[in-house]
Amino acid sequence: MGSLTKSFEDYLEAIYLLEQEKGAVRVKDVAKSLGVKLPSVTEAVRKMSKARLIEFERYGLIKLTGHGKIFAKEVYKKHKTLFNFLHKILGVNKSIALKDACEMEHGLSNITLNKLRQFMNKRR
Amino acid sequence: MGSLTKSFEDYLEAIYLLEQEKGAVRVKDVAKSLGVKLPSVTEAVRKMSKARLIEFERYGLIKLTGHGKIFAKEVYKKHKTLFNFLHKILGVNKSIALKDACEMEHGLSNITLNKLRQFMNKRR
DNA sequence: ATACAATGTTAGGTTACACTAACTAATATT
DNA sequence: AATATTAGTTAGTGTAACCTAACATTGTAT
Repeated sequence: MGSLTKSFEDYLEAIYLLEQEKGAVRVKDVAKSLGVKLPSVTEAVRKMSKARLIEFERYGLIKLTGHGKIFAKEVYKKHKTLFNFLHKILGVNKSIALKDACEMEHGLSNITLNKLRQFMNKRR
Repeated sequence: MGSLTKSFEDYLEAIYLLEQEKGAVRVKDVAKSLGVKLPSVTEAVRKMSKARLIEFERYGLIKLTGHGKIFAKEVYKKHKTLFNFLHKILGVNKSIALKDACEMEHGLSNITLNKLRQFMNKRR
């Protein structure tokens, strides 16, 4: 299983968060959340559906599969951990910490992630 | 000034390090260092030359311009700082720290970089 | 029930970046 | 000097993302 592209990771994370917030997720919501146009989402969603990361049918709602949710949570965990580190420990302001975390989360391995979590736990 | 693509950042960093190591840099060296094929380097190098980041002529040597060197150093600084943090502070092993740093360096803003440096200075 | 607004899709185009295969130039060996 | 090896280039492909413009569907309001 080749790992996910950055773009798929972003889509998964966005869908995951939208599911939490509002239950039902539409193409439009994802587009807004990621700052891309509708056709980009349509295409991504078709591919992710083929990859069994989400369930989706034309004009319908978007739902993570069990599989997809696992990945989404992983990505989000990386995001949260990085954000907290940047913001709460380094003191980087929220919006920059958010942006940097988004960019950096993709490269963060699970090994490093865990070390970072341990490190942060020790400090409080 | 749109900022550099990740790919350009990688090329700059590689060329910078190769210049240090061996003085003269060739297409082949860059290819080996980045793990890409020669034609990819030829193309990248042509574009970077057009963008005044390097000096290059067909079949010749590759040299960073003053401009290019500034960028290269910046990228490398991010890399080094991240690597040191991951390896020396978090205790991530070298090869993983190296790989993660490579991936994450691109997303690291200067603001966050500086906070990270301050943080690391305080700790010793 | 029709018609409109909002949402979604399709088709086709663009850019970035890598690749292979085939060719050319430069360098080294005999 | 002739040829073989190494290095570099060119041309053509492929894939991942994105986009715009045009069309289709759905749901809502009159």
